[in-house]
Amino acid sequence: MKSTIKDVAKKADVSIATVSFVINDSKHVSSETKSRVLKAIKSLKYHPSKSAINLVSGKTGNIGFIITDDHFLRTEPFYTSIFLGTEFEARTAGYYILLTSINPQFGKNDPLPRFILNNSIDGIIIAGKIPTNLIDRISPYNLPTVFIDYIPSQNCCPLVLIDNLQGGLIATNHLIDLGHTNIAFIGADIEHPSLSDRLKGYKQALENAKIPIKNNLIVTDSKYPDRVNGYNSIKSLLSKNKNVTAVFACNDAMAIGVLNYLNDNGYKVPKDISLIGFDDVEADLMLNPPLTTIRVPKIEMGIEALKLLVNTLKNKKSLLKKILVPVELIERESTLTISKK
Amino acid sequence: MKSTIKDVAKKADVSIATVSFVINDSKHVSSETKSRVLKAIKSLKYHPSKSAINLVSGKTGNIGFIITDDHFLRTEPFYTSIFLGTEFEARTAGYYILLTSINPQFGKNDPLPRFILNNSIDGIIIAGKIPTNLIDRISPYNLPTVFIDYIPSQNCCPLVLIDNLQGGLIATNHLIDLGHTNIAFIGADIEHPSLSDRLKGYKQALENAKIPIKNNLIVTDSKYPDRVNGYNSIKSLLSKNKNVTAVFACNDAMAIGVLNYLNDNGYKVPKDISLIGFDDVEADLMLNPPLTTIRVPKIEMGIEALKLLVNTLKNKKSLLKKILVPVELIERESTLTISKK
DNA sequence: AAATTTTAGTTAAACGTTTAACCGAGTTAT
DNA sequence: ATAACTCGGTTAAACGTTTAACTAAAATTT
Repeated sequence: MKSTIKDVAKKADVSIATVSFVINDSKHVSSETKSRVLKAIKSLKYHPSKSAINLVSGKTGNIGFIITDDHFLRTEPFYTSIFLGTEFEARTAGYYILLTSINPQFGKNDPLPRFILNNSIDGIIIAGKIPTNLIDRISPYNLPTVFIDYIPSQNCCPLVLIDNLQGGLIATNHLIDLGHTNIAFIGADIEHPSLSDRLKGYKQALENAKIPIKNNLIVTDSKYPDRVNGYNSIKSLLSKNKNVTAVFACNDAMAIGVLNYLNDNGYKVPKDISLIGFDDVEADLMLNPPLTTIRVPKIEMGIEALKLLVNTLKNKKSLLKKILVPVELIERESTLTISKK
Repeated sequence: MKSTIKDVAKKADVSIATVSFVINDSKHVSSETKSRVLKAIKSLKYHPSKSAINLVSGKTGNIGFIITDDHFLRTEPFYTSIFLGTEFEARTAGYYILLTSINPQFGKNDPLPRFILNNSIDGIIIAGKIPTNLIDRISPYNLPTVFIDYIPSQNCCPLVLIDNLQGGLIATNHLIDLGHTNIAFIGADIEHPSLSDRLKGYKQALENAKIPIKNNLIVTDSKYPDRVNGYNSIKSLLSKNKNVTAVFACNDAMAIGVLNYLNDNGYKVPKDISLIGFDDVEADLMLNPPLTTIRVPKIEMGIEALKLLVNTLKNKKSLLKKILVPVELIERESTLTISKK
């Protein structure tokens, strides 16, 4: 039999209100009474009923997490880590995360996530790119929302983003510091703000170092930044341009493709060509050589997003904030001082 | 302002009880009244408050999902798919899934998942291997529990497992059907029931085909079934045994390692050696050649587990059931009829 | 036609909290 | 000595449902 606040009150010989005050520290209670209540709580193994609290408070204590199927099921557990970050922080903040995945082709008539329809959440976290029409249909519900790793066109809500520009700078500077000047950029979909910012960082670093930006060192014509496109991009680049000594791939997936091509075609990494990626996915460690990259703090992104959301939930005022999470150079074995030929 | 059952009752000019009966279909209501209530519900956009229902029913409507960090963050989204399966089914069953990950080295003094301590769940799903002492500490709470892809030593609960034996049979039969007789088995940790069942299937298929089982064609001395160990296992096997024409790897990770070794060392797959894996992970498609494998229906496993749990939740009697989910041969390009040398 | 059963609905208690309003006893200020 | 606070607590209403117990009218049985 589960014990209730009544049992505790009876055992401690006080009213249930007093017990509530002790639990929530919401009104002064004499230390003597307090300790009696605390003892009763312990001995009865009392835990307040969430349902009752929710009912009276009008809150649910839940936060909805929305993500597209394909993002969540990506081979690299990028968004999985972000989700786990929100869950970690939710633990300390006393919330539960309700996750739902949606089809990336969310249709006009597809039902909204049920936790929205059923009033089962107090706020929403949206991770990664999400269909515009879904956002439009959610907004009438007036639920505080935070976006992670995506800038919706509506520009309505607090954002948690990767500092991609800074990452591009750091990566390129690292190669420059190693003495490289013929540095290629292997990218994709330039419409994607994350990727274009990384390219911006690349260009800015070259400018700062007074190294001319050559367009024939930049490949961005793939649609998706994946392994296959990395492989093909470096292939076409090297066919036209033999004197590349370093490559900055816009993410690790492309970097792995680049590495495969280089390994397959007699280039030694890092002796002949230095290679740096972006993201720091687990697979990097299993490569030969292990990949130097820019680490994106995924767990931390989830944590920050949840903190942001809980703040607006508590303060009732949704400060339209934008958090750029810092990235970090992870130096492994795929980059090296330029060798004299 | 959210509308409540009272608003609906007023609008439809009935008592709140009648509204409740209509919603839950729990008592006969005249069709005329019913339609009036339904209309009121629609026009007011009424949705029942979960908290209130939970409070009065004593249930939470939530199901806890427990998994170790490392399983959940595995590169291949195996458990992520399973989780998503439970979430899909939870949608139709009207439950929410509360996920928590735990450290695989769960210590004696580590706190239990908070949804257990706070009575926030009605039942538990546990996916993958989980520390024994955690199971022991959960059981006093008497929460209906279902295990997925793991057989706890306590043998206490319904199970949803992969039909590994059948899979081993199918895989091996496929190679036999292609004319192979020198079929290697690349495995690992024979303590793990899944892997040993796959080996059992392998042996049984050979027996059925009257092909002698040769121990020098079986490698199971690695601890973990990963790429590196796949690479090394096939290496040592081929150094002693030149006439292998087909390989059954106990999972796709090992198969990828095997494929890497074969590609690196002048063996053509499938011309020289046929290769089949197990699991059907996404990476298989990106391999060269794409890997023939045994598909494990991950989403379905999640669905089955949730159905099982909901059943025991409703019937109150925990039928100690074991569900073996069927596997399926996925023929791609890494297996071929044996070529005459 | 009276007695009984069925139908369609209502009333009110209960679930376990929070919290506004209240109260009596000390304490302090006048 | 009295009025006005403060302190430490209690009482009771409210949150939004479900459901057992009840009732009035209609239908059925005797």
